[in-house]
Amino acid sequence: MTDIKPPSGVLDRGMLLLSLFSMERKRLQLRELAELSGLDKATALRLLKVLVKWGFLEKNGDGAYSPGPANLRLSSIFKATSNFISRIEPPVARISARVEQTTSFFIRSGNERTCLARDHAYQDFRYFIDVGGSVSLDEGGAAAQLLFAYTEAETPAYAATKARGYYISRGERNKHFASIAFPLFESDGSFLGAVTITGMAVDLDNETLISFRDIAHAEMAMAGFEVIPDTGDE
Amino acid sequence: MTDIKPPSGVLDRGMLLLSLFSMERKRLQLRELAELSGLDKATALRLLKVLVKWGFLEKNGDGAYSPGPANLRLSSIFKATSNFISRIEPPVARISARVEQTTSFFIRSGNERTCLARDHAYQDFRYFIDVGGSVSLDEGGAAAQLLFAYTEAETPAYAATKARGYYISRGERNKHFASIAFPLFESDGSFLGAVTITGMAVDLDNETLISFRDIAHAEMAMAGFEVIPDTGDE
DNA sequence: ATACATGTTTCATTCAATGAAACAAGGAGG
DNA sequence: CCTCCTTGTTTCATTGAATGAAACATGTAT
Repeated sequence: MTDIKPPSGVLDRGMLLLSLFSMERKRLQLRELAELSGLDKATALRLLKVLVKWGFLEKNGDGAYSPGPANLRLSSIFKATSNFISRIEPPVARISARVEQTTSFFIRSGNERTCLARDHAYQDFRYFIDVGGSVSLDEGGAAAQLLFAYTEAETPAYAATKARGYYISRGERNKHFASIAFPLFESDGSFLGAVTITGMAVDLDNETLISFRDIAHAEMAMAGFEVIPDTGDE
Repeated sequence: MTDIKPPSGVLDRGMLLLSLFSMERKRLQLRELAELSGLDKATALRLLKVLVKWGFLEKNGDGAYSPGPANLRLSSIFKATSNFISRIEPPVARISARVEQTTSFFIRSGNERTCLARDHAYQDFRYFIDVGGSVSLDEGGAAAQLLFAYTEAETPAYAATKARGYYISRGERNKHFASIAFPLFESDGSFLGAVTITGMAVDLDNETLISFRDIAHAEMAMAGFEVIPDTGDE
């Protein structure tokens, strides 16, 4: 089952090890890390020692590894750097409260989308990735389609999404859910990412989703963001 | 000024680059990173590309690097893993409310101390590092002295601190502030880190600080922590 | 137009990374 | 109690990935 090809660079391998951790896999032992990464036990062990030394991982009493406090440190710097996060959190929370559905904000980083802010209206389901979590854009979903439309070369489909101003997905990632995603722009018109409202498909027909988008538009505008591109405005 | 000796391992060097960022140095450009780390420009550049690729750094429009969203991801896993943080936050907040001063909890990681929890009684001053932030232990302060006492080889001074059970600093890091730090232990007696109460020096004579420590002791004990080592008890 | 600072690419050399294997340390089960 | 199996750790000869000096590119200030 070790048919994975590990990256060639040492630093790449180290980052790969870090990236193996997720909310579903919070604690991993040497054997698992070696298997998942495709690295030799000895190699993984040496890399892990370095990561522990710098506090990016910590070794628990039972020998399992888990993310360490250094991540907290860098995360707080990241948050401070992107004053953006503190700006986006309040409107996301208000939208979530008003539409009583889960509201999220995603950016594209590489070929993944990363959740920078999220507010759960209901805590019921664990389907959602947490803040900071990423999923491949290839897995689809409303947010993925929207991020593609605004960050890939123009195609007829993408142009249609941009003209429409939103993208609705039903059961694309999970058959029970429906989502509407719309773009968010900085006040200077630059594209930021995708706001997504997600809930149970049975509760949300398209008309309802579009009305939610209008509510979200209003909240985001109040928070100083643009919800339609600056071009052609007026 | 490039008399720094970079670590030998590639992964070490990469982690070094990450560790150069701080709340005071949120954004660094290639030249600075190369100088601070002692690495060759070309070497640093290659490492940085890898770190950017994995989202641990991001390259801003002006070419400067800053921590990226991957840190957010791992940080959220770290928080979820260390149930510890959720345990320490409530008593820290209560202490802060009762003594009406800023209360923090620090752990030692490497030669720095990292703030894992903090509650500002007053929002007035921006002197304090944020949660997740680190400062070198060599910069001193009550927390640093206490962490040294419990994690370094025993010296007469450290033994005295441990016997006393607290450390008071006045103007050690900033002349206007005074702090009292005391150790925190897990219920099994293992050392965790330093609780610190900090405020304006003019408001806080030693007697007051010691009374604050008693209040903090009580709150921490109620939260299930030990405030005196298990050894020699009863 | 020139000088300077910073970032990027190239390439021959070398040293750090590698992984197989041996070793150590439990735990499970007969 | 002994044996087998799993997991973690150390060792060491071999190799290839990392290195850094230098050339090159780009941009900015003078």
